[in-house]
Amino acid sequence: MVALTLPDGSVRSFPGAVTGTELAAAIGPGLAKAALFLKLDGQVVDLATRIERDAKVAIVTARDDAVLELLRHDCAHVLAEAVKELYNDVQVTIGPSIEDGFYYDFARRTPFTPEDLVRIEIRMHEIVDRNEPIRREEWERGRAIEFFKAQGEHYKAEIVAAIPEGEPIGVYSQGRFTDLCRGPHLASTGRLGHAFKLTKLAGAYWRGDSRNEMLQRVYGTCWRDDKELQAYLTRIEEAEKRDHRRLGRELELFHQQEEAPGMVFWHPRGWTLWRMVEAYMRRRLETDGYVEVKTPQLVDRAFWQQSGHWEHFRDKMFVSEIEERTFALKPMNCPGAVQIFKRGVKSYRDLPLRLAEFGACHRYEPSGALHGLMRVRGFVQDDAHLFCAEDQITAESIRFCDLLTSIYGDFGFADVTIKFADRPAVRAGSDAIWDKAEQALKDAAKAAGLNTILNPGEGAFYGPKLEFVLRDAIGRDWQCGTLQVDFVLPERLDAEYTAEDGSRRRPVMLHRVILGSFERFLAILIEDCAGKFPLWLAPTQLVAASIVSDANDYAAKVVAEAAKLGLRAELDARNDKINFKVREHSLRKIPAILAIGKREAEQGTVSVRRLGSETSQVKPLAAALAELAAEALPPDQRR
RNA sequence: GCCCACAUAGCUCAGAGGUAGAGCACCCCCUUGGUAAGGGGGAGGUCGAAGGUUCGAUUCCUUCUGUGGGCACCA
Repeated sequence: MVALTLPDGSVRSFPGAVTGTELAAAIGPGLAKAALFLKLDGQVVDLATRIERDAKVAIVTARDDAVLELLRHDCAHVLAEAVKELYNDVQVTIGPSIEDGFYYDFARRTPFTPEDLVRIEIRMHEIVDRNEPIRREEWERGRAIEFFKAQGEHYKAEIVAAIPEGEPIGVYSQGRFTDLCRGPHLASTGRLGHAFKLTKLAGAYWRGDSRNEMLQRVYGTCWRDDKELQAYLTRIEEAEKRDHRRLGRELELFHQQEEAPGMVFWHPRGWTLWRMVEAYMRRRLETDGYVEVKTPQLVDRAFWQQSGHWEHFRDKMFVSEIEERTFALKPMNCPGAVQIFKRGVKSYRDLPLRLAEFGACHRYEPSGALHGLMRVRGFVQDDAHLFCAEDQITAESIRFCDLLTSIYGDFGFADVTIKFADRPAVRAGSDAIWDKAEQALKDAAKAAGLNTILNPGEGAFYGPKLEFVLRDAIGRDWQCGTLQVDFVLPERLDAEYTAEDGSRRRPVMLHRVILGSFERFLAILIEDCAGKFPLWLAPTQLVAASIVSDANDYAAKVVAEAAKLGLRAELDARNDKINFKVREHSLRKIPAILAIGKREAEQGTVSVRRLGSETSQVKPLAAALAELAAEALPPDQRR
C-alpha cells in the first residue's frame, strides 16, 4: 500500500507504486490533462516518476508559478533537438533557463545566422507538434561518457566526467535527441505549447572563461501561453522606448560620437539635469559633514607606482608622454585624496575626515563593454574618502548607508539591490582585520535597515564592500553606489595621524560613492522616469505658449516672471496652432504648458496643462507660478 | 578584447550593379487658430572610412572605425 497525501490534506491509497501520471488520472481527467510535473515531498520531478512509498504529493500544472522556469528549460531542450536535427556539425553544451527565458550554447565552426534562427524556430514548433515522449534514464558514468563520446559530443562527455561520484547521471531522450540533464522534464514535447520565440544570437565562452573557445549562444523566451508571450514582447518594446540613449537624443540631453568612444557630449538640457543633481548632492554632502576637494587629472607615473595602480590597473589607464616623463590620467580619486590628508599633521581630533570630490576619472574600458552612459571611459564620480580610526568604521558606515538611502529615496529609487561582497581568495591584510571590517559593514547595513545579499568572494583585495545596484529599463543590473573598507592604501601611501596617546597610527579609509558615476546614475534616472523628470530636475520646467500673436507680449512676461522665481521657463511664441504646440511640448515631456490667449492676457491668468493630464486649469499668473515654484523645490529644500 | 548583426538627409526608415527617395524636423510664404500634427513652397546626402572586383560600386568582396545585442571584463 502507498498512501499519498495531497495538498488539501486528503489521502489517497494505492495498492502498489504509482506514477505521477497515474495519480493525476486517478484524481480526475481535467487534472490528468493539465498535469505537467509531480511534486514529491516538496521536490519537483517528472510525472513519470514512480512513487513507491508514502509521501506528500502535488500535481504541478501551468498555474504553478514554479512551472515557468521548468517550461523554459524544456524549451531549451527542444531548441537543442531542433538544432541537432538541422545541423550535423554541431555539439550541444548547456542550456539553462534564465529570467524571462532560456538559452542554449552550441559548439559549431560556422556561427548561426539570423536566418538559421528562423529555421530553428520553425523546427521547434514541429517538434512540439510531434509530441515526442520525453524519457528519463539513469546511466552509469562510464556508459554516459562512452555514449556522448561516440556521439561526438565531447562537451557533454566533459560535463559527465565532472559530475561528482555517487550523484545520479540523468539522461533524457526525446525523439532522436539524447541529452545529459538533471531534469525534471515534461512528459512529452507537446506539453510545452507554442508560446516561445527565439530572440537573439550571441557568442559565449565555454565555461564562461575567455581563454576557452567561443560557443554560439541562442537566446529565447518562453511562456505559459500566447497571451503571456505577447505581454512580454510588449513589455520589452515599451522598455526600449525608455532607453536612455534614445531619450537622450529625443530630449536633446546628450550625444556621443565616433571620434570619442565612451565619452559624452552634454547638451544644454542634459547639462542642466546634471547640474541640478550635482547641486543637490553638494548640499547633501555639506549638511552631512563633508568637505569638498579637487585633485589633479594628470599625474606622474611614479605616483601611480606608489599607489599600486601602475601594477594593478595599468592596462586600464590612459597614458601620455611629455618632456620625457610619463603621466597618466587618474582612473580613481583615492590616491589624490590621500595626498590632501597627508599635508600637515593630522590628529585623532581631525577624524573622521570626510573628503568629497566630484572627480572625473578615465579608464580604458574594453570596446565591447561600452554602453551608452552606463559604461563609459570618462566619467565623474560623486566620490568621497572617509579617513577614520578603526573604532569609527561602524558609525561612519551607518551614517553613509543612511545618507545613501535618503538620497536614493529623493530620486525615487526604493527598490535597490544591496550586495555584500566579502573577502576574495587573494587579499591583503590579516584575517583578524577582515573579520573586523566585514563585521563593521554588516552591522552598518543592518543598523541602516538594509537587506543585503551575499556576493561571495567579490570584495576588493583591500577590503569588503557594499554594492548598491539599480536596474535599467530592460532589467539589466548596474552597480551605482558602493562602500569599501580599505586598510591597504593608507599603508601604501603612508598616511598617519597622532592618536590620543601620542602614538602614530594609520587611519582607515572608507571609499564611498552614492550615485557612482553621474553618467550611469543619470542614465538610470532617465530610464526610470522615462524622460518625465520630476519638476526639480526637468531641464525646462514650463513653456509659455501663446495661442494668438496678440498674446505674445504677455507670454513673454509670463516667462520673465517665472524666471524671477527661479523657474526654468521657455517662450513659444511661434506662429503655430495651440494644438501643435501642446503636442510638441508634451512629446518633449515638458512638465507644464501654460497656454496663453487673449483671455489670459486680459485677465492676468494662465491656463496650466500638466504633463500627462488631458485637461487644463485657468489660474491667476502669480498663483500658478508660486505653485510651480513650490513644487520645483528640490526634495532636500522642501523638508 | 571575443561572437553575431548593423551603419543611406538632423530623426525614423525605403531603395537598387548605371552616381539616391519618403515622412517628420529645418528655412520661407499664407494662415491668428483655445489644449496632442492648418496649408503651400524651398533647401538639405562623398549612402561610416580605406582598399579591391567591375566599363561603372552607395549596392559585391576585404580591412578598419563606430554602434547594437550577448560573452569576458567591471579596481
